[in-house]
Amino acid sequence: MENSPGWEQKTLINELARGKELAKQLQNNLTSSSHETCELLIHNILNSYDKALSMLKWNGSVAGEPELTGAAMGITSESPSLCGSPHSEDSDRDFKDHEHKDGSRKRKSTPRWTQQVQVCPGTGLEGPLDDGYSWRKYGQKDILGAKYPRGYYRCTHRNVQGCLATKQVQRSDEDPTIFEITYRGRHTCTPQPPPPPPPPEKQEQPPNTTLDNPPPPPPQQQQQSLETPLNFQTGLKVITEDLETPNNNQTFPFFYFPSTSQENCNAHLHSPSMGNFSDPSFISPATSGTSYFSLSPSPTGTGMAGFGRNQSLDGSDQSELAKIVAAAAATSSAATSPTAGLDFPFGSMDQFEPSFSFDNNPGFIN
DNA sequence: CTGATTTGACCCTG
DNA sequence: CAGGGTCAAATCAG
Repeated sequence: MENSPGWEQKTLINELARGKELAKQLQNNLTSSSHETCELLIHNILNSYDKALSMLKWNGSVAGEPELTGAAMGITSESPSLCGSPHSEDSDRDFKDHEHKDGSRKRKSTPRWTQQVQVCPGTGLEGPLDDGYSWRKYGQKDILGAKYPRGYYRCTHRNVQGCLATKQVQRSDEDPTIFEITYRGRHTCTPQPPPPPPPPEKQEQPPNTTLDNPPPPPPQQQQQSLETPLNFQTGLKVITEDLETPNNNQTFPFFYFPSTSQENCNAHLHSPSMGNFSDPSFISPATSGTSYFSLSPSPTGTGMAGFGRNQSLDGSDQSELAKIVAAAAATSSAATSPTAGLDFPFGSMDQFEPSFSFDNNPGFIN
């Protein structure tokens, strides 16, 4: 994609200015206006920043992911192996080799972001293992130096929709309760369980408003899947590492998590970071990945209520935990899970601290 | 029966 | 060359 600096800068300034303006309004509204209004404003603010960051990102890391962009825009044209031709998979390796060269096996250029989640044994929540997308495990491997094997998952819709999203789940050997989830690729598919319709219950905000403007949405404009009403209040930390875009450094101001977490779980994050990232796109990853950004404070349902209970998974129950995690991790496939379509492995996001940090630009994925 | 998981081999990247 | 990532046949589960 081309970007004309001049034009972009202008727009960029515009967006930032707009954000500022909106923030002011919000400030005023905080004391006087309704909750809804405030949320709306927040939404818009986020949008503005989002756009601005996108632009910055484009400027800063354009070179990095050619293929990503393409994919982001239309999965279809590229990725021969994914789209529709399942057979390409089982054919000879020779063929695959070619394909691989073209992209599917590139490791290096795929942007990725890592999330570290700590599951609280006591509270029983397993992290971000489930994000509303369906993951299918396609491999597991022992990693040198790591105590626990790493699980490899990819989007269930890979063949059907050509969704290239994949994720790796690795348990920290230092702290078994911590899982490091690395996402790669962005979902180009639609999350299956369409977020539960408007909660019958009363939510403080008009459902449509919120959902309609996905604030954090995709880095690229496509993929409205973000509207997933999942809410996050999690405090997962997301580390995005884009090994190839060493130049932007920003922090996302716009992710503010209202959490009121007071519990004991924190997601930890260490960032190896390369020190750069910038971009809203991370959101998508996050979203797709496990961190839910949403304004709504309460889950659709309480589906997760069931999780946070009292299951004591403590040291001894690690295997149990592992199972749960694994299941959750991979599964959302259980779209039909108990949680009514939205499985949220998190017992309650409240238990996470609202800390989120992003590094690097995940770019977008393929 | 269908779809997901497991697992060992293969291939690629560093 | 070693280690990591992916494939795909076999197996398991719903």
